[in-house]
Amino acid sequence: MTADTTISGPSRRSGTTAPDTERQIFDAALEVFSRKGKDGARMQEIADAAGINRALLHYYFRTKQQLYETCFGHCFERFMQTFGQWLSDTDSFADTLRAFIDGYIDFVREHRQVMRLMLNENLSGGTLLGEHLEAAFQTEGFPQRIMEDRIREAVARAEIRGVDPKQTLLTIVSACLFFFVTRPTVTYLNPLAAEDFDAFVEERRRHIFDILYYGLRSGDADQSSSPAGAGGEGGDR
Amino acid sequence: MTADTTISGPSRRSGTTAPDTERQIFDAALEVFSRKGKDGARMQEIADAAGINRALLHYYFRTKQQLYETCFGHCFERFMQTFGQWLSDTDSFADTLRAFIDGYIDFVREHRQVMRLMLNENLSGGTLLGEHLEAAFQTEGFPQRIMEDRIREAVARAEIRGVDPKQTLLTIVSACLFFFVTRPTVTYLNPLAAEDFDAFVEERRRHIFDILYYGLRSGDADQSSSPAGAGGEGGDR
DNA sequence: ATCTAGTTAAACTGTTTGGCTAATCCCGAG
DNA sequence: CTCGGGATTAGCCAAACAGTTTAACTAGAT
Repeated sequence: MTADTTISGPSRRSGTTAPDTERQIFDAALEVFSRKGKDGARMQEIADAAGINRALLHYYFRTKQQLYETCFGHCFERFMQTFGQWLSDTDSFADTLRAFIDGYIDFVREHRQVMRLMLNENLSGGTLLGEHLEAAFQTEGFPQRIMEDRIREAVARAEIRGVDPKQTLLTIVSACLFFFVTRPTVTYLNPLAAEDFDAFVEERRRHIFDILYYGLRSGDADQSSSPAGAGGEGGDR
Repeated sequence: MTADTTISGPSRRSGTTAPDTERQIFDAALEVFSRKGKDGARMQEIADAAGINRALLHYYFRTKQQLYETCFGHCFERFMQTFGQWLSDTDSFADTLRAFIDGYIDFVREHRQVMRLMLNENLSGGTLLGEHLEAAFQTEGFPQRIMEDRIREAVARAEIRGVDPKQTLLTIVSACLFFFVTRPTVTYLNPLAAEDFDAFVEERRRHIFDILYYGLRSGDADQSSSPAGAGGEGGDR
């Protein structure tokens, strides 16, 4: 990647059992940056969250900018690397779709901060995102293309309708991510999400697969063949 | 609403043709707040954007906090009020769906700042959003329910499959908004979006309607009856 | 004892906010 | 026309605060 993405610092002690301060800082910074954004985050708050002195932040990461860029770089890589690996060797498009949805939702659920950081960067319109994407583009197995290719293949095999793979991929990702992004709003508008978010996520997972499966299957598909585990009788209520 | 949402200030001149400074400030603040976030925004920058002196900001809106809350309050109201009004008197669910998608996309395209402000508020996890939503909940014709009700009715009439209206609404909204939110990323990943975003939006519009129409129609629907204007041969490529 | 990485408290520097004042502009009323 | 008053400006100030730096302290290793 373009930026320095390795967590490097003065702490390269031989075999010491030191509490990995650098990691503590990184985690704390990620947490605070994702919640408050780059500008809203205070070095003091990060230091507090890491349980260390403010000056130590500068000892490990010279400046706030550098700390932020390190955070973002790691998030970006983690995001990219994780992206395609759920799709290993499934065969039918229905299986691929389900694996993709599950993988995406699981990832975001576990790495909420990563997503929020990416979101913040998208909103703030800085150059960081662009640089990283530009670099990722050069990569051989650019992960975003995997699902897109699967869609394209399924279209070619007439397994699904002749949709635009890029648009379709965007729709799937939208459906999987948006409700995490707007969780506060969703929570206010949806009783289930408010009282049991995990249950809501499961319901959402089923719904997304269901609506996309029906939305994508080829026109001459057998109506009664709901794919295994589609949620029962074909509805998602 | 809870907060003071009327743009009030010292400028209550009788019939003067004065340049509505308050409005200028408001627009500038909205622009800057949406681009930089509440914390990233500088009062000086807002003043510059409005083409006025910084002291005048404090003259009209005492503090930054107050200016921000006013901005957010107005955005929230505008968003809520606009929400349901595209659905006036269409009949078939397909028409309703199309009108909703078109209305939503048009609104967000014209009021990008509004959306970004709402997004920022969602991310930052402040109390503002909650307060406003709480208040809006009490409102008689809570606009978000309109589309939800249309979906519910269509399900009851068996015009569409037995989907969960809340989930379905969320999916529609996701599909319409998410690509605006992540526009920088989408632009990098999609050549069409990069060179002609408007064309991309039109394509997206068709795709969303198409995939949702097929995803929602009831299982026994006539396969060949693609609704008027669905984009031709049923695909969206 | 000395060296070094890790850590800290305190100081330094620049910026931002909020507030204030005095001067000016501009319009409409008298 | 002049006057008055709201609108607006430049400019200043103090307090707060954030980011950064410095110098000193600690504890374990050599």
